[in-house]
Amino acid sequence: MEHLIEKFRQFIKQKGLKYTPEREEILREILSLEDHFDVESLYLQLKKKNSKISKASIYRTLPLLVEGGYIQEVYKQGGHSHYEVTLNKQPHLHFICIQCGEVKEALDHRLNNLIEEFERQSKYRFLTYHLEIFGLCPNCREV
Amino acid sequence: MEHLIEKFRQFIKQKGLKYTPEREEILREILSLEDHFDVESLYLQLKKKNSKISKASIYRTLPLLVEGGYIQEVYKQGGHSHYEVTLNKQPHLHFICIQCGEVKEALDHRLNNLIEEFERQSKYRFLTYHLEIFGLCPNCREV
DNA sequence: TTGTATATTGAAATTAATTTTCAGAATTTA
DNA sequence: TAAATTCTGAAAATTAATTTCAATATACAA
Ligand SMILES: [Mn+2]
Ligand SMILES: [Mn+2]
Ligand SMILES: [Zn+2]
Ligand SMILES: [Zn+2]
Repeated sequence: MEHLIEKFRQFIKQKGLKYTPEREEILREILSLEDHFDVESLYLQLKKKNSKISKASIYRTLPLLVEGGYIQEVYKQGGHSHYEVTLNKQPHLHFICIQCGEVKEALDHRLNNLIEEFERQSKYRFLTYHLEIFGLCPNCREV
Repeated sequence: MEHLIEKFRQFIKQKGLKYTPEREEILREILSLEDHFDVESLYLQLKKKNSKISKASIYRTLPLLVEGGYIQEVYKQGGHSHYEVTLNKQPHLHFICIQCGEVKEALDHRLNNLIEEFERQSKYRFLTYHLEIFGLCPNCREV
């Protein structure tokens, strides 16, 4: 945990930016989250801990965390972006219920193998992928 | 082509909605497009042909066309949605260059097979999927 | 046809996520 | 310290998408 914070500090400095308590606080909070999150939930979570961090700072920090490889934007829902911590996590797919909004993750190595093979067969450089499957969850399908 | 229009008319009526020239005009224009499109490009395209259709009507018609299976929202870029005609098209992946924004399609039956297998192994009902691969296109990777 | 109920239209107003502006505060380096 | 630069929160601005509204068009039965 602390070494991730330290690496973030180095990342920020190396970009010629200033290392601020706000940036560190946002990273710490995100690393403590288990689930997907969005700006609103992160903001409320911080507020609950009496943090005075503004949404503007959150909006300004998230792209840095994406660039540093800490988080990824994984899907849009309800008109806004949702993120997740990507450290120690393999690329995976998201199933999204179009009825109730439930989001479920699944990991399958065959998918990752296939995508790696796509890359080898192409002239592109693959950095990341999003696979979103839309449909009905077990609850919603029985209507 | 005309039978698609007719099927759309039936679809609209069967929903208890009214069949209007605006709705038909939007569908005709979309069916004539070869590429992905967004609201702005569709609006300008219609305007070029002296159509007086408003953006509001486009925004109102696109969800009907999605519901009817004519189009799909395929990705967000530049903060807004992009669509494509899905008739006579198999599900496919999109490669998006994070540098220049180029979007390229690819079709691979192994991917579709794999996703069908995911569905069989799950308790979910899969309706559609989006696979977006982000990276660098051949031009942009050589820097 | 004609009349009536209902849905649709374009334009303008509204909403909501995200970005930008700005002046004061904090960080960095010397 | 002191100076240079970046960052902050709050408010304003931007922009995709949605909603409102009054006028118009559609559908369908008489
Ligand atoms: Mn996930
Ligand atoms: Mn496509
Ligand atoms: Zn559900
Ligand atoms: Zn490119």
